[in-house]
Amino acid sequence: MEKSPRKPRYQEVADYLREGILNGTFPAGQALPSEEILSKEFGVSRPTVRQGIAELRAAGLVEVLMGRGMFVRSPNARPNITRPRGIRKDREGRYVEADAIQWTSNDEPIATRTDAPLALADLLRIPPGEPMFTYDELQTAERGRLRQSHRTYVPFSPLIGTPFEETAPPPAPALYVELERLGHVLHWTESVRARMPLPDEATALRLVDGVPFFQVLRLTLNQHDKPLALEEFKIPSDDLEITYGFGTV
Amino acid sequence: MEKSPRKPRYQEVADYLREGILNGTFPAGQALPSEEILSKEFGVSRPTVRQGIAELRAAGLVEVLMGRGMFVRSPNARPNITRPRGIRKDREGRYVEADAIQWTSNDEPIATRTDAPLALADLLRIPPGEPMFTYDELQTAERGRLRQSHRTYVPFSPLIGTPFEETAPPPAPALYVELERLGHVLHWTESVRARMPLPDEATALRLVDGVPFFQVLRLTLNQHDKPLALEEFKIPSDDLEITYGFGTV
DNA sequence: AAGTGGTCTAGACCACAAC
DNA sequence: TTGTGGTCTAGACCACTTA
Repeated sequence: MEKSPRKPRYQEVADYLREGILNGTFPAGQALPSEEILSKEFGVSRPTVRQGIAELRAAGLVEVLMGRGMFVRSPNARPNITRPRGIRKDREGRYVEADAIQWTSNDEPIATRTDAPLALADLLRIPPGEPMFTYDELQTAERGRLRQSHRTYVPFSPLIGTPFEETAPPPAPALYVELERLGHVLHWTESVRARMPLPDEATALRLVDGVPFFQVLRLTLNQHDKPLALEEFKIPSDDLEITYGFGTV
Repeated sequence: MEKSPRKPRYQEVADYLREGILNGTFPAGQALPSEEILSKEFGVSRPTVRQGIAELRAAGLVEVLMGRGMFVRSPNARPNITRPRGIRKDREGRYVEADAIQWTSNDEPIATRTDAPLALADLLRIPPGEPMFTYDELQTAERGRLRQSHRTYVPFSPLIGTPFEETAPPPAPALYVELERLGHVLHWTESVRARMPLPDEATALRLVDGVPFFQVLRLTLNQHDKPLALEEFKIPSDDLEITYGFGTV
């Protein structure tokens, strides 16, 4: 037994708190002992306690509020919000998101013209540097409780010979109707990544420490599998899941 | 200018490194200055430098190797691995994963019998506590470079009156053929979460600091939308994306 | 005013990896 | 042996929140 002073002291603190959180001793939302109390309790210095706490923050298990204390964050149970991914058509023939969330944009989306960077040009199968219409929106719903960033990229070449040579096309999903009017039959593919945010992404999406986000790239294709548009969603994965359905391919 | 609330010293260190990483001054894989050098360079103590570094580790921007140094981790570009999610049928009528990865299981999967916890019972629409067959596999591919954990849950009630009352059914995807033989027409839904790992998950999946993982729940349903089985995948999101396709619903 | 977390120092000693 | 990161102390002072 005396052969096991292997575990660092800050680990003891982290383990104590984590186990309490996972086994329900410290239920979600509960305030945890202050750093000073833990410091005395475990007989270690405050920096050592803080190192243990840093581990739980990075794991998204606790949220620390300046001047208030440290609180249990996640029940680690099933998420409360389920967002089906997909496109539906409503009765009026408009395309709407399958999750039926009513987003409001913070800033009115304005079409800007940018040149396609390599990574996007590759996905859209256009030459790098080809001009694109770009819309950038920070969307919120439920009084700011939900938020996501949404970008629409429309490359120029599929619009040649259409009315949208002159006037910018609308952002998605209104864009889809217009593409349909031009004779395209649409389908989509989505690729999903998850990663930790950079500081500006954490601020924009209001992510707390230890919460990753989904970066979803949705490619709009026509019946000949030609890419027509690209959207990027950045969705906090906090207490949220996204769903897809499929049959045998 | 002088009224700006002073940025913490550890933030200066973190910003310096992060900007160098993002703008290409420190390309992926490169060794970054040692803690002692940074400490002298910025005129701060080593704990302060370490606090800045901790921020980059939690963000998954650097990987620190004990005794060797700190290295740039992610170009933050497009992922190198794309895993299409879905089920295909091959020429022999077997079901195979759409990503066509040849997994090998570390331990031979053994059917154990467990009782359904509340969260799973809810998804499978069975009473909590109903017995289930459970398979647990830690799968690897490409000489251990890829790994994922895979669990199959088969509740007992859909098996009543079938040969699998006596002998355990196989784990997915072999399970699908057996369900089809029993007269079911299969389709699936997947729900995707992303979160930071607990210590044991980080160990099993070999996740480095700052890398989240996908927790995918795949529900197998028949033509009457009756749930027949549930699978759980835990997939590192390191340098990897998963993809789905859909038309208009 | 009291309690909380945030920043920071100037060291010390240890464990590990590479030469 | 040298250089790297890992652990830890015993304080100090500051900023924020609540009462």
